[in-house]
Parts: sequence; structure tokens; C-alpha cells
Amino acid sequence: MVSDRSLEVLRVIVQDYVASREPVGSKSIVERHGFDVSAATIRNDMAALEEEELIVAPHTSSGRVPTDKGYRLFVDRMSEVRPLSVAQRQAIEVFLGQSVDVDDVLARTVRLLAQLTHQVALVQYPSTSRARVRHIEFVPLAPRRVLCVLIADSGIVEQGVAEPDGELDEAPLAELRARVNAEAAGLRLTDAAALLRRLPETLSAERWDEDARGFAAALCSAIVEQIESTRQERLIMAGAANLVRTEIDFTGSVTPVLEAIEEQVELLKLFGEMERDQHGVAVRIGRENAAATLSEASVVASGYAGFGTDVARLGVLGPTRMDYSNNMAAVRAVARYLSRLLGE
Amino acid sequence: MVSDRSLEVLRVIVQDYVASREPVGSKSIVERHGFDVSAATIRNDMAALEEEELIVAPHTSSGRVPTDKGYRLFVDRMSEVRPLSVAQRQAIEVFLGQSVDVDDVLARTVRLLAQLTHQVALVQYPSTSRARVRHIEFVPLAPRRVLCVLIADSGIVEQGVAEPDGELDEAPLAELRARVNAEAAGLRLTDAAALLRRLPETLSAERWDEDARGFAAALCSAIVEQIESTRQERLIMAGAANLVRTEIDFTGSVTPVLEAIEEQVELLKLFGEMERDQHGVAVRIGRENAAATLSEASVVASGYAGFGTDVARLGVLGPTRMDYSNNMAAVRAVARYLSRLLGE
DNA sequence: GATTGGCACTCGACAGCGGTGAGTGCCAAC
DNA sequence: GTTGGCACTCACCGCTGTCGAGTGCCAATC
Repeated sequence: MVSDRSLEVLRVIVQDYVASREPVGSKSIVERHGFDVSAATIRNDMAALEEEELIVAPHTSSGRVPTDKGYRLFVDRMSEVRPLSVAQRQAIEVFLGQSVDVDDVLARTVRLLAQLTHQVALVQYPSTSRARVRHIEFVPLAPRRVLCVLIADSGIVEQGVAEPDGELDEAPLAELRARVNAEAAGLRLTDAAALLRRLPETLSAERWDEDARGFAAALCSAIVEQIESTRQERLIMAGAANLVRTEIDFTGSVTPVLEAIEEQVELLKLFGEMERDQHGVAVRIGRENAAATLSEASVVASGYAGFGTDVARLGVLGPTRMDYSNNMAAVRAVARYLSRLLGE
Repeated sequence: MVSDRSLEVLRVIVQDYVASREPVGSKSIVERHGFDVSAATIRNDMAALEEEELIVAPHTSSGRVPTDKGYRLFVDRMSEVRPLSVAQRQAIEVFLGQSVDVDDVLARTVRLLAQLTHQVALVQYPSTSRARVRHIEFVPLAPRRVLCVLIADSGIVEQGVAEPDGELDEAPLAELRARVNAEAAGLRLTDAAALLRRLPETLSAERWDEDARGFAAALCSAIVEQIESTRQERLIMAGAANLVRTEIDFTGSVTPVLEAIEEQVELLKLFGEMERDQHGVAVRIGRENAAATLSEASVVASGYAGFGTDVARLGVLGPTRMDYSNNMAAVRAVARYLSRLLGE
């Protein structure tokens, strides 16, 4: 039985606790928030909230602290995601507006997000699992050295040098280039890899002798290698100092948390699982995270769109005691702006 | 007046203090290191070392701790940089051996270095200040959209999309490509940028009308932009958790240290100043660092060579109380291996 | 002259102790 | 349903006393 006023009490408990890091008591609630009831009444409400496991008292007779469940209710029902301030908006535009290449945009993005939220920011590199081939290019560098460039529609570019056994004139190289692009362009990267593995065999035997075919195979397999080694599953991080600053919110140490972030794999999995809610962002709170190391951490994330559909995710990570409203707003705004930028 | 035995005492003080983080006293020195003299004698030696400011006592009558000057003497005169263990060597080969592109190699390198040293590892992206143009490529993506790729001999590849006003057939585009490469290849990036700014004007007026010239100018300026925005001055970091683990070695907090690392600019400056010593690595200890935030930190760094001369530096950062021998050995070995890898 | 044992002294670490104050649960009264 | 009163709990703070590792100094010794 949780009354409306009780929910209001939960809200101020969350807000005050996030602001002060101190368990909040009934008296300070009525004093600081102009409730028209007495402290004893609030105590009754708090008892009800505790019954519902929305708050707990760290020790007998101390103020209350929100539980993960309490934060969850707060996030779902009570936090309006207020738009960013004008200054913050401008910061985004100024900070991201002048970048050229994707690496640079993402590096700036992650730093910006860390700055806006005062948390650790994470940006996943555009995933190639959904990305498609836009263009493949072969550039002769020297005899027996050909630069193979793969351009995906997520904007990423991979390159590598192939060292085929023989040589090939410009004309058949152009033919190969045309053929490869005609067949592979538009395919998903994984499909393109499969195609390229077979392609050399299908070259017409009249015009492609043994050597030329070997040459083509070398180039194709270089591209395949790039597809496979692509940085699809990579995260970049900024703002580690912010996490350390909140060290006190973690029992023990933040070391395992930082390690988990640097390991990436756990975070990538988590990013993959998260679903946007009605605000356009996804939030995982404390023990909602499967990983035990993250049981005192919350993650706010959103997908961002590249040249087509969502290509990857970005977000922030911090102690469960974080400013969800602000962080959700910042993550959403940055994701949107980044999408717009990459979509151009 | 520092005797030979006194230096030996300094060595064990450094070693024991690094190992235990506890100020080391005269008694434990004779006990644990088989000195053939009494504790009182060691105390006299310690008084001499203290006179020379090589060690200090944190409080009256507690064990001694090395000063920056003490560490410096240790590093310069007493630490033989012992080769890595076989297992460590193998780790390097396995970890780095299978990478394809430069981004990937460097990402692996920095993680490996963090793992080998248990410190924060830093790798500077190959500097372009000395790098030269290897190849420039223009790839038509769509009408009025041309991908411009710049390949430098440091191995880095920059790309961006130019959006010229008009259109151009393949033939003049090929001519432009040939011309640009003929003139720019081999130049330092900065010289190439200067050249490319002028180049469109020098195109023969007969075959290049107003529009075509504008088109060429758009492509050239895209390349110039890439040169200017190149990631020359970028650091990647790994092992932040290691720094946090050594938090106790920093008075106050590691937060400012982490911030300084993430800011990059101070570190890049520092990297730029460091000179290799006879071991092939450079070491900066505590207050030797100009930046006040790093006055309790030491940096061990080495340059690595790319396709020619030194292109950038890599190293580790940690508390002054670090295992210099091991870290110097690891940095040197990784730098050498990376150089070999990039030189191929 | 270098080395040694002895001795008084210093000082951080740790545990025990009581006072203080914010906060609680409960209850009877409104 | 709300309120004021009351006894109770417990973290926090500062104080105290003990313990032990380590020092500096000095006179005695090799």
C-alpha cells in the first residue's frame, strides 16, 4: 500500500541521497521540502516504502537510502528527462561539429559525454554485424604490394597490405575491382566475406590464368581478413577519473569495476542486451546487471544510428547513486546528435 | 661521504620499500639481507644516505623511504635491466603477432604493456610530423561524393568524403590522382599540405576548365584537412585499474593524475622531452616531472620506430614507488618488438 | 677509525570508553 | 489518517593508554 505521498517521499529521498550521499531522515525531509505533514507521518510513509523494499536503513535507526528497486521506480515513473541546458547543447555542437573522420568523432564524443555526466563514458565502435559493404579498393603500392581498402556504410574504413606472389597490370586489376564491387557492394560484411572467399574460383578461365587467379585470391583474402578482424567489438572509454572520484560509493574498491570496463567483453554484452525504454534510453541499475562486479553500478545507454540503422551504442557508467535525470538526458542528446552527424 | 656498503643499503631500501610499501628499518635490513654488520652500523650508513638526501624518514624514528634522488641513483647506477622471462617474451609474440592494422596493433600493445608492468600504459599514435606521404587515393562514391584517402608511411590511413560542386569523369580523375601522387609522394605531410593547396592553380588551363579545377581543389583541400586533423598527437591508455590499485602511494587521490593522463597534453609534452639513456629507455621520477600533478609519479618511456625513424613513444606511468627494473625491461622489449612489427 | 651493544626516547597504530546527536519505532491522543 | 512524546539505537568523535618498531647517541670494543 504505497500512497501518492509516499512516492513523493521516495522521490525526495532519491534526490537528496544522490545530492548528499547521506541517508536521509524524516525530519530533514519535512524541513527541506515543505511537506505539510509532520515528521512522524513521513516516518509512517517511509515504513511503507521499506515494506515494499524501495528503501532501506543502513543501520537500525539511521536515515533511509534507496534500493535498486527504489531507483528503478524513480527512473521509470518519476524522472522526467529534462532537456539539456542551452550551454550544454552548445557544448555538444562546438565539441563535435568540427570533426572529420569517424575515429575523431567518436573520440570527441566519449570525452564530451564524460564531461557532461561526470561519469565514465563508453562508446562502442560502429558494429559491423549489420554494416554493409560500400566500396572496396585496390591500390598498387609497389610490385607485389597492393593496399586493400574496405569501406563500410557504417563509415569505418579498414585497410591492409596484400603481398601476392605475382604481378598484375592495371587493366585486369580494374576488372577485378569492378567485379568485386559489383558483387559485394550492399552485402552485409559477413556475407561479403563468404562471397569473396569463393569469388576467385569463379573468374572466367579464359582471361584469368593460374597466376592471375592466385593474385586475385590474395587480394580477396586480404579483404576477408579485414572483415574478420574488424573493430566491431571495441569500446572506447573516457572519464575514468570520474569513476575514481565516486569510489566512496562502492564498497571495497572501484578496481574490479574499472577492470571490467577495460576488459570490454562484459560491457559489450551488457550493451547488447539493453533495450531502450520510452525515453529512448536504457537504464540498468545495480543488481539488474548480471555481472557481479557491476552490482553497485548503473549503466545508462542509448543506441546511435550511423548511415542507416542503429550501428552501436554509447552510454555512461557510474555508481547506482547517480543523477539519472541528467545522465539520461545527456546520453540521449549526445546519441541523437551523433546520429545526425554520422547520418550526413 | 657515501661508502660502497651505503649504496648497497640504498639498494635494499629501494627494493624492500617497493616490495612492501613499508618504511624499512635498520634491523630488518640486516636480518633479511645477510649483512655481516650490526643494525647500529646500518643506522650510521642510513644517516649518511639521509645526509645526501637519498632517503628520508617519514616521521622521527620510523624506517626510511627512498627520495626521488634515491630512486634516480638506483635507476642510473644499480638496476640492471634484466631481460624478460621466456613466458613474458612469448606473451608479447602471441599477443601482438596476429594483428593486421595499425590501430589494432597499438590497442593490443597498450594492453599488453599494462599487463606486463601492472601500471598504466600509454602509447602515442605514430607522429606525422616526420611521416611522409605514401599514397593518395580518390574513390568516387556517388555523384558529387568522393572518398579521399591519405596513406602515410607511418602506416596510418586517414579518410574523408569531399563533396565537390560539379562532377568529373574517370579519366581526368585518374590524371589528377597520378599528378597528386607524383608530386606529393615522399613529401613530409606538412610539405605535402602546402603543395596541395597550390596544386589546383597549376593545372594546365587547356584541359582543366573552371569547374574541373574547382573539383580538383575540393579534393585537394579534403586531403589537406586530413593532414591537419591527423591523429599525430593522440595517446591511448590501458590499465587505469592498475593506477587505482596503487592509489595508496599517492597522497590525496589519484584523480588528478588520471585527469592529467586523460587530458593527454601534459603527457605528450613529457613524452616529447624524454631522452633515452644507455638502457634505451627514459625514466622520469617524481618531481623531475614539471607538472605538479605528476610529482608523485614516475614515467618509463621509450621511442618506437615505425617504417623508418622513431615515430612515437610508448611507456608506463605509476607511483614513484614502482619496480623500475621490471618496467624498464618491459617497456624496452615491447618497444623493440613493436618496432620490428611495424618495420615489416 | 669503524663497529657494536645499550639505553632513553619518539611516534604511529590500535583498542577501549563515554558523550553527543540524528534518527527510529511505537503508542496514546487528536 | 495525523500528531507529539518518549525511550532506544548506533555511528561518530575525541580522548586515553598501551604496545612496538625504530631511532639517535654514547661509551666500549676490535
